Parts: sequence; C-alpha cells; structure tokens
Amino acid sequence: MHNRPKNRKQQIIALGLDFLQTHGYENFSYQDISRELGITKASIHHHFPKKCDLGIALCEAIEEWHENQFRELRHNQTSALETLQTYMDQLATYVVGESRVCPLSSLQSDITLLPDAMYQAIKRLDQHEIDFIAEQLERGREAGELHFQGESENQALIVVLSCKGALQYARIHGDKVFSDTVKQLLSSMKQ
Amino acid sequence: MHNRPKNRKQQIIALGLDFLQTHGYENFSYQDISRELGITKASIHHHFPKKCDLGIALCEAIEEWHENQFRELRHNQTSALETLQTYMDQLATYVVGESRVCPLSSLQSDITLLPDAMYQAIKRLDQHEIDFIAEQLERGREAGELHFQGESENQALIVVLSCKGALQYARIHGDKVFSDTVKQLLSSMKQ
DNA sequence: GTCTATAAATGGATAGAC
DNA sequence: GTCTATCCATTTATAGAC
Repeated sequence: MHNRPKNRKQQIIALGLDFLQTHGYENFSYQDISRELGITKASIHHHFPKKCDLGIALCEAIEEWHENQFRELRHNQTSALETLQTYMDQLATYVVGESRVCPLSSLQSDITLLPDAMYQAIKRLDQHEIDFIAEQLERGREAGELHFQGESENQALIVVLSCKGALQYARIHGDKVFSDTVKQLLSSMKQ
Repeated sequence: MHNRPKNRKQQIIALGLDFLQTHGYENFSYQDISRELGITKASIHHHFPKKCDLGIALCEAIEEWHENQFRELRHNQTSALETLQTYMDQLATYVVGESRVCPLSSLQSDITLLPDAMYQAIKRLDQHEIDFIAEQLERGREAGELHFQGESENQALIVVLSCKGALQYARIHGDKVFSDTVKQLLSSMKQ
C-alpha cells in the first residue's frame, strides 16, 4: 500500500492490508499470513496476540496513509479540481493488477462483527475522508471552479461513495466502471 | 425481504437473505440458520446440499425481487423522477430497524471467494439494475424533467453506487447519511 | 423432512522450549 | 522471534436411521 516493510511487524501489517483489500477482514486468517511469510501462526500471534490487535493496527496503518495523502495533497497547493483528480487517481491504483477495493470499504462490510475499538476507528477514518473531500469541494466552489448544489458535506458523500462503490464494481465489471464513474462525477461538477 | 415464507425451503432462503444483508455471505453458517429455525444443520443440507446451492438460490431470490420491483415500477406509469424516488424509498427500507445493506452489495464484498456460477449471477443482477436506472434517467431527460451530462449509463452508475454505498455508511454513521445522499442526488438532477 | 452421529478441515488462541 | 505441540470451537459436509 505504501512503504517497503522493514521488520516482521510491518511485513505482517502490509500483508494484512493486502488480504483485507482482496478477501476482507473476516475472510483471511493467521494461517494465510504465516504461509505467505514462511513462518508459523504462533509467530504472528507473538506480534498480534489476538486478531483484533492486528485489526486495530490495520486501522492505524490506514489512518497514517490518509494523513500522509491528505497532508501531501494540501501541501501541493494545486487547484481543488486537480486535488480531487489526484485523490481519484490514487484510489485507481487499487484496481491495477489484482482486484482490490478500498481497505476501509472492506472493514465496513464486516462492521457488525467487529469489536467496538475497531468500529470507532473506522467511524473516525470515514469522517476524516469525507471532511477532506468536503473541504476541497468547498474550496473549488468558492474559486468558481466547481459547481454543485447544497452543502459540500453532502456532495462529498456522492463523490466518496461513488468512487468506493466503483472500485467494488470494477472487480466484477472491469476497470472501465471506475474511470467512467470518475469522468461522470467530475464533468457534472465542471458544469 | 418480501413475501411470507410458506415451506421450509422458502423459510431458509428468507433467513439466508437476512443473514446475507446483516452479516455477509461468508459470515453466516448453516448453524446460524438451523438454530433460528429450530432444526438441525443436516436438515438444511437436505434442501441445499452445498452452501453454494443456497448461494445460487439467494441470487435467484434477488433476481425475482428485482423483476417484481422493476415490473411494478414500470407498470405504475409514474414520471421518471417519481419512479426513482420510489426505488430509493424501497432501498431505504433496508435501513429501518436493524442495519441491513443491499444483498447484492454483500455478495460483491465476497466476490473473490465465490464460485463461478454465483459470480455470473451477481454480474447479471448488477447489470440489470444499472440498465433499469439508466432507462429511467434517459426517460426523465427526454421529458425535460431530469438534467445531467453524458450517457445515462454513466449517470446510473453515480445513482446506484451512491445509494448502495450510503446504505453501508448508514450502518456506521446513522440513517441521515442515506437521506442526505438521496436528497443531494435528486436535487443535482432537478437542476 | 428431519434426526443422530460423525468426519475432516480450518480458525483463533495458548504454553513452553530454543 | 520463532518454533512445536496442543486445545477447543466452528464449519462444511456425508451416511444412515426414523
């Protein structure tokens, strides 16, 4: 997902994120990870005693990734439209090669089975993302660059939900669904 | 999901749909169903020898539901806008009470683990739904009632993906997410 | 159609040696 | 940090009696 893993713990998290995006949280096991790393299940339990410990670590990894992404996008000082375009381009990298979805979407699918600590983390991550997109939309509207009705938070819902959903659909119907969705979203706001 | 179940087989399918919407396909077991019905697992296996047999039956139930819903909506002869509103109102019934999502969304989440027969069925169901919404959007645009750019198939993606995604978010962030999404979608097309 | 019984595999988890 | 060994519960699935 981002950096090269150095130690075992980071390797496990990186692999966990990959399984999360391809199979889902409840559909991967310590055995899957241990097989891939060539070590035993017990070794994984040494780093993450319970699966929910790994789950929390995955949430933290996503949070770190969000923070880096959003900080960088803000620092680039590009227009709101370009910033949104880059955000979507980065989402699109999930699709290349294997069929991956957003890790946050995957966690949402299993939400009814997750412990409260994970639930709270997911809720925060969702809000963080919506807030960032709403901020960009508002900035673009004030600059006369983007056009939409109502509150930017509600338009942010349309943008984020469509993009995340398109990643899911792309696994079944092909990558074109994602690019078509992005094109439609952006063209509708350019007026 | 719709009719009152008469025989065991229909009871199992009805319960299966409920578990599909609340826990996901890979996250419910024959034990869950048998406990709920007060019979043994072996009895469930009598009706559906393998879990994928039940999975196919669930897809067929969704297909039947789609067909009834779309036929009725077309038969009502209401305006495109009213038809879309009714479609979304019916999706909203998932949200009331317990936290359910669209059964098709649930199946999509587990797509990488499903047998080919289920994969093909899901693909067809998705396409059927997008086609119906695209048809309504096109009709509304021709009547001068709805306004959007580009092809109606692409706009249908925005509508369907946003609504399905909103159901997922509503489980975490509350029902308001869904009504806000619907409001934003419709107001953006009323111009 | 439903039951008991059972099989074989998998999943999460722990104890203790190296 | 990693291993062997083991535990217990669950899951899918089958055989055969009632």
